[in-house]
Amino acid sequence: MVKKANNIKELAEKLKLSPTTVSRVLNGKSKTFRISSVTSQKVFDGAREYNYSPNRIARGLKLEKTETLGLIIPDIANPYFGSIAKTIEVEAHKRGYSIILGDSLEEVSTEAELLKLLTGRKADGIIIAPAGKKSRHIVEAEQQGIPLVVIDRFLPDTNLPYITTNNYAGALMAMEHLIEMGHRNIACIQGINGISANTDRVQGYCDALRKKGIAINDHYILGNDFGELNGYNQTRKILKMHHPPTAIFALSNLISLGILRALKEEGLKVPDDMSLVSFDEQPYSPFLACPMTTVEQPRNEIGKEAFELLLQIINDKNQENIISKKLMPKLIIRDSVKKFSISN
Amino acid sequence: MVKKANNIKELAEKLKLSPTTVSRVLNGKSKTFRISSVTSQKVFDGAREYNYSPNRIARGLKLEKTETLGLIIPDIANPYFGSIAKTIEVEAHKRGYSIILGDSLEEVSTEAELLKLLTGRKADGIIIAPAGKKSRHIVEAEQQGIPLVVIDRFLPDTNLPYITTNNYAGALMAMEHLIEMGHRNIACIQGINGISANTDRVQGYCDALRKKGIAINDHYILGNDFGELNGYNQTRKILKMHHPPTAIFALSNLISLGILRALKEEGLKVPDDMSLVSFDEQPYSPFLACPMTTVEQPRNEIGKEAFELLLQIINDKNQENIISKKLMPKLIIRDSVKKFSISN
DNA sequence: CTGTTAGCGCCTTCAT
DNA sequence: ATGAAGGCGCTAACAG
Repeated sequence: MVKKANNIKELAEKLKLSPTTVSRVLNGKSKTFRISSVTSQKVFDGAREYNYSPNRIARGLKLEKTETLGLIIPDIANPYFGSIAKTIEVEAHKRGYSIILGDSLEEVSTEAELLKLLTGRKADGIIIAPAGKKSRHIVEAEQQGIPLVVIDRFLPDTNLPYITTNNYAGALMAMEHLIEMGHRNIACIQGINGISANTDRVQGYCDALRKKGIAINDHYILGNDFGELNGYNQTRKILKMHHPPTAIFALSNLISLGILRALKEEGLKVPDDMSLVSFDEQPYSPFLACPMTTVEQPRNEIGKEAFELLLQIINDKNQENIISKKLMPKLIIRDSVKKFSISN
Repeated sequence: MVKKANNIKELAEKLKLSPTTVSRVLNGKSKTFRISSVTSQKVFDGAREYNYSPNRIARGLKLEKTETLGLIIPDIANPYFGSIAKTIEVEAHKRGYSIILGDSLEEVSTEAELLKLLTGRKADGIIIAPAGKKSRHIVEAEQQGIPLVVIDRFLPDTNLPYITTNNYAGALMAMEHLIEMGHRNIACIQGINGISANTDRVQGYCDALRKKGIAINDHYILGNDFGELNGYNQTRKILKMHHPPTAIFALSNLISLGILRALKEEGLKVPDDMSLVSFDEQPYSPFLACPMTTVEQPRNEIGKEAFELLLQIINDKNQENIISKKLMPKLIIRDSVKKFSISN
């Protein structure tokens, strides 16, 4: 059995030093306290020899900071959120922080639980992609004093700092492309009605049409969920319309998966029978039956900026230059939009 | 400003009770200590009124358990791991555990760091999908006494408990399908050579051929990484062969993405120009240019079983019925395998 | 340059 | 039926 020191006191005894000295050396304060290099070395060697690593729970209790960050995500299995989580974890790890991950299952109640849990666990800060429109529990958490950054969407009627995609601009790009290609009757299958990411995209959808003098058909804006099933159901509805659109603008990757399923069931092809542009670029987008034109959100950037922003809130006393951001997405044009030479 | 009790002592004072009593009530021990229901109610109401939630760091220090589990994953952005992580988080949350997530970036060194970090953070247990073949750091962690379960692959030469897919059976199914469809020249693009998930799949590949009396061509087994680039590079190599195979068996979802890219660059179609079966079912598998035949791993089951197993190790004193499992995958047949009526 | 002491918030033993 | 005191492992204030 390897020799083992379970705590700083044990190690100090074996080394015939005080816990204080050991603590100082291990925390890189040898210089500050002018600890002799002999002693320092002894501590380092001892720590290795006795396989000692400080108890970060005790440390957290004493220091009142845990170097732990909470991350609350509506669905970690969705690769969009998975990539963001990855970036955040990697950045955090570089800076000595650990991530406590919570999956809210797109439920506000679970989200609230998670928030409370993280408070109890004394996370130094929280990054959250809110599940719904309700923001009270989030605002309350922040008012309890825990640094907090919102991602993916922002919460209107609050001052919570956020990092999101510029969803309005993304929708505008997508729609302008569709219109340029000659489409006039374009449906929009949306996500949860009322959350900013959705509202902004729908706004972009409407404004793009307006700019080109195309009337907005209310029946063409449908759906209420970012999931696959919603994409499927709404597409079935669309296909039964008297005047079906020539194109669909899908407001999430999951929605477009549902669209593809419905289309396939009916033996319909993209783009010949239906054109399609979708939010959220995915690794498989180029390899679909019809390579898909997508709006790519800057996932890495979102993760990085959110982490940096959170760190700034945690560390800076003057909270004046806390600055929320909407990051620009990118339109990736492939083959899923059919070209009409004449207006239809 | 809302009234607030920051710790149990403050709350006890406001309630004119001792911290002991408050603690007992809040931990559901009213019965055991025969605390009057009046007092109990006062504590519950007070906790809510003063928005008190116990400091779990202090609790962890005292109790020497944190109700925290570590989860180390090679790439959380990969939806295969994302789903597993989701299941584990959700199950853990139900049972009062939180998950500290670490992404090892497929690097053994990062993995070792993460392991040490989790030990320092006094996680009650760890679930790990190892990044490589090296297992010493993992075994060491376990020998320090931290309960540990390995997923996705197992580590030979160790007794570490594991939950994995039955990779051998999965490969066998895939190959039998290919062979039944008339293929004789089948390449296998593998992942990291030497880790069990890969070895078992290659073994299945070989055994299936052997059973049917088909000679194994060593040149047909190529590659050394589960990533997209490996799939791409090996496919390019395959296409330049004098006697190229008629089918490729891809040992991961990322590898098949690379295969699709290489094929597409050459203007080759699945399955007419090349048949394909891939490990790892994905939501988009049905919607690819050619709907893909895949081996689906039981991701939810892996997550659930791994969590339950870990819990058992944490709680049970007698570690005798700790039982590792290889869970059966499922072959999902679609259109990516061309039928040959005669042997080729 | 090094050590002693006190206390972070909690739970548990012992006391009443 | 309730409380007082001690200690989990650590670090910072105070000594020297």
